[in-house]
Amino acid sequence: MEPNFTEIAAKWQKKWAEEEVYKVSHKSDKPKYYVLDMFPYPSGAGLHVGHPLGYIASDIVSRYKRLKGFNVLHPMGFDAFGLPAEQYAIQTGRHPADTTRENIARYKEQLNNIGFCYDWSREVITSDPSYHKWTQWIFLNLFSSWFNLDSNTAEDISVLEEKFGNGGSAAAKGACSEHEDFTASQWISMTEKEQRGILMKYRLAYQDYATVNWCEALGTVLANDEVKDGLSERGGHPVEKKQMRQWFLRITAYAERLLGDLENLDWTDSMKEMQKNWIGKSEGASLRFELSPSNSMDLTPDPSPQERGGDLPQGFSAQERGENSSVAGGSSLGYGTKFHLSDSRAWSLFIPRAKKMRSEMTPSESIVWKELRDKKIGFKFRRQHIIDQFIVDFVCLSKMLIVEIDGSIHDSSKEYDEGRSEELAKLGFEVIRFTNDEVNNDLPSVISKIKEVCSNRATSYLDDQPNIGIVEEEGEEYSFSHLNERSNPLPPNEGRAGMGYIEVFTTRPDTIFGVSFLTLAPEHELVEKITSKEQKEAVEAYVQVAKNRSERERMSEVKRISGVFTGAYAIHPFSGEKIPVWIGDYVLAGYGTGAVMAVPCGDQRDWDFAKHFGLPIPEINEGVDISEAADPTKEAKMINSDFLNGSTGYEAMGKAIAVIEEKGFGKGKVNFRLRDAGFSRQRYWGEPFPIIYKDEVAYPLDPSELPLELPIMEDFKPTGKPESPLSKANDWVLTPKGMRETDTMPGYAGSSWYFLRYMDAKNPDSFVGKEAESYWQDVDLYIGGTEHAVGHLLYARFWQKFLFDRGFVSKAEPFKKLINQGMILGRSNFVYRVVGTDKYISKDMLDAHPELKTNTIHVDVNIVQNDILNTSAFKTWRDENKNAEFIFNAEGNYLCGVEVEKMSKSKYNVVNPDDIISYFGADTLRMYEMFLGPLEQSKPWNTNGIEGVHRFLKKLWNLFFDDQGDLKVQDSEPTENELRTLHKTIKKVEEDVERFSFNTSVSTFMICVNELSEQKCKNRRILKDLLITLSPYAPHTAEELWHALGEQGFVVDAIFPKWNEDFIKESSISYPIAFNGKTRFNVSLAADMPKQDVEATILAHEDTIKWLDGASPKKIIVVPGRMVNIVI
RNA sequence: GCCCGGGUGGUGGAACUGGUAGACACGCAGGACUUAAAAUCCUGUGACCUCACGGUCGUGCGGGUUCGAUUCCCGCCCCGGGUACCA
Repeated sequence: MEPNFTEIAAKWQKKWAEEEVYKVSHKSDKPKYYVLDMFPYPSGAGLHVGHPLGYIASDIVSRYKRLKGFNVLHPMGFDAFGLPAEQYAIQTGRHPADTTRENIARYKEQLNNIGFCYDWSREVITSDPSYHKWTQWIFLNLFSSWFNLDSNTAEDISVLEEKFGNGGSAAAKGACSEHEDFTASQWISMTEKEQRGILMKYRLAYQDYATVNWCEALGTVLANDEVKDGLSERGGHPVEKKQMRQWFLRITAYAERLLGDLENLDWTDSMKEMQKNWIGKSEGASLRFELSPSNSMDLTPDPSPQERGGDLPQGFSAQERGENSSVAGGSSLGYGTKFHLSDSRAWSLFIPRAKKMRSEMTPSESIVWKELRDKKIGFKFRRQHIIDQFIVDFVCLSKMLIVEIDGSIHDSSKEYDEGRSEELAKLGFEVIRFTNDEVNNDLPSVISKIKEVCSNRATSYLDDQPNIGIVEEEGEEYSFSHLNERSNPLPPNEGRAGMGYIEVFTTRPDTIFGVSFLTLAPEHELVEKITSKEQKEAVEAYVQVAKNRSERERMSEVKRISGVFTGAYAIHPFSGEKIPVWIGDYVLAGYGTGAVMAVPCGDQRDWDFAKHFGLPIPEINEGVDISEAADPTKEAKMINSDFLNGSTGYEAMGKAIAVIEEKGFGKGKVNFRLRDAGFSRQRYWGEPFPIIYKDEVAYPLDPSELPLELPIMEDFKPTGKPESPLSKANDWVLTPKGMRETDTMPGYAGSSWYFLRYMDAKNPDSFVGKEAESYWQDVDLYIGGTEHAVGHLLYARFWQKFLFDRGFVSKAEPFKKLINQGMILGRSNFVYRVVGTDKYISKDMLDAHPELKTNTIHVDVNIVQNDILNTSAFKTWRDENKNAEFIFNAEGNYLCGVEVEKMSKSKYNVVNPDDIISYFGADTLRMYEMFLGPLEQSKPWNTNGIEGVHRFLKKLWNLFFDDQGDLKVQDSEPTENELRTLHKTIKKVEEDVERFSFNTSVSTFMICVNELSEQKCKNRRILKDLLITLSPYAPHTAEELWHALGEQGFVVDAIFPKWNEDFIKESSISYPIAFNGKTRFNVSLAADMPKQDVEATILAHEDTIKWLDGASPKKIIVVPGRMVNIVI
């Protein structure tokens, strides 16, 4: 009788869920084992057959470890914030919260169909406020932390503030952005704003201007890996570089630890290698080359910000262009403008609103305004004026008096009004309020009251301001984002080069005497200053070309050597010789100092450059031929190198650095390729930053104010400007305390710590409870794709280390062992339509008639079996096929073409796990995915072999039930053969799971069932142990048969059987007998026969005598239990 | 270019520390059962030579180490992944 595997699976999945079989707790005496999958991003397309591969493997390990007595944490959740969800939502015209919820429901259903043992009570959804609350909380901690380079750990920022107060900037060595030095007394006399400006340069979550990839079409900034060849990965839109104020995470502070700790991780070498390369540590020295005094240098200082800002958008006042730090007298506001009583962010945001309100005044407002306008009562009033974060109804600036008509702005509550008055009072304003009724019923007394208060107020805000200007802001379109954007980017090397010298970084300080020129990046800030009059034109032209060449052009262009002489010379620190300074675009502005000392004999790029421009190539290595190419050897003895002569490069390295440092020409230095991680996205669908700006200073929210939820917006489309969609949500952005940050966090924010949340997913008081964290600690096995090698896996390690430093977690590394599952590729099928007809020709017939012109068309793989097309299904598949005719092959079949491609809808090669499950059942899918090949290997999905696995499960079933469907299992003593089969299976499966070789254990099960079938095994004890062993792979079938045997409880709670060597031992072994390494025949001998006896027996064997053919053996090699080799 | 993987029948793959290459499965061929088909079961299935017994060759290519190499070493070719003027 045929079992219904689909029904069986559904039955037990329901039961498991009802009985919460997979729910686990940290309150356990058992040892823990944490198995983690990289949680999916729930896209609209649902799961295809490639997705569950890793999940099945981790599920097998989880179930196996549980049988082995571990308390196994195996959770699942969803990475739900990010651009794809936002894009999908925009496309479908729906809200990302809705589409995300639906996609998650669909994913969950699909995952549950496969029968995973997830503890769903620990489900984590990164977009859920109860989760992102803690993502924001971690951000706040990053914000309020700095990295102490002396202790090599993160510490609270207050520690740094104290150090500054005691000893100025010299008192603390912290990982920071560049800034001027200051003393303790300077620190103390700084304003809060200035202090916070300095602190920002130390925070682990900090703001800075940076070049970002701005994509006009997507209306967002993209990560480097979202940009391919100068185009966006999604949609292929052009991407341009822009300078924007962005949030960053100071991952570079951890570069050394991220690199060093890789060593002890059980990850594949390739994975570690990728991270190593990404971190890109290089050791060497930074060196100063003084500029030759003969250079015609213009040493005037940098243009001031105002001058630089000359091309800011029209409509910006001078104040907004960079002078807003000057403090206006008499006001605690400190905005320093005549009537701009808010910071420029608020101002620009409010202006359109205020204007709108001016044109739409309420009747009572209009009445009052008529009486107040044009100094009618002797004082200048302004209407709907912006003060700090508020738009007030009427204000007299000279008296700092505000008049508000309640209920006229919006339906504000009493508390709101009071809060507002309070905030304004702090700024020195008095607020008087009138109700609509007062205005309507007794206008004269309202006006006289205003007049009276005005006269009595002594405060005169504008007394100190001689240039009172009455200017109405009309026709000005302010955009808040422009303030975030730096229109005239500073050179990337700002501050790195001094006035009279060029600083270079080199990994080969030993080759210092081989320097024959310096090369600067075209963007290097000194270029302009050092260029001679004669070279000016050429240099400017070159710089212009280099600037205009986009990343894309640089990539696609065949490498060519280009550069130009600046006309300037530097002085070689040792020889004192004049060295020409060139610029060339092979030098990158963003790495090192943006300048290199060129050693053409040792560096191929320098060599090429020197050859191309006829620059000297001094020899510094004895006996090394550099006529054709550079030779980077460190082995040769050095010549022409002064004090380094006679040393090898290896020896010279240390010597050179020592002397360089001694003479003060530079110092030993380590450089990393790793950059700080950009943490700002101009998107809607991400975690909002818990940050409020006041006077352009970023202040963190109090943790008690978390979660800061996204405002519900109808229109979250990109603004088309480099500003976040959130900037459109005025009511959300404006708070009594200040204005919210409108950027959101990137996709990797939530995924950088989700593995911690699973430990204690529902904890409302902490991101993870101490008790739960100290029990689960870290991930024992992490399974996921290699695509996250340098993104997620690096960020997660960084966050873990930070949380470790701050004492929130107990391990410095999150993932002990990492396994990368290979990608499942699609296997596309093709049909061939003869051009101009409805005839489709079989692949093999086409091969025989290559002269036929055909169109190759993708055909749905679900109507193809073993590459044979189901022709009737093909006719109904698509309307245009209904008249299809076929040219069959000799067997009368239509054979399709095959190609391996990525799985995608458009190629009709997507196989849905649901379809497989409804036809074969979940266990067949699970076992087949494992049977396909080694987990780590990428391979095409091919449903062709699935029958074999399905057949196996039916054979297993038949061991338990006869043809009538009656249980035939008996309680008898197991035979020796049965025991041997069982125990060698247990042994092999155990070994296989431990080394993650799942494909081989599937074949082991097949061999086992084949043997037991042959042995006609009906033995209860044998079959029961087999079920336990099999249950990680085929949990539904195992559970059903487990209960059929009358066992209690669930099979997951059984104990994995122990194998016994005695049962496995064979009494006799078939020895292969080889002559000169070639096997000729086999002889069966007792397994425990000693070596000498084996030798004697074999030598006496008649076949041996025959093969020796009279010759005498030179040597006989006997490997007991293995083989015999006779050398003639 | 550099750094990692990998190359085994018609196909997916197995061979774990150097010890019978091709387990297991698909496919294919033949057979049994059936009116027939499906399902199921049995047999065969690396290539070549041979009626057969048996033999020769064979793990990308060329060398080497070894009694013995898919496995270790050297050189080369091809495929996949990562990364790229990183000084």
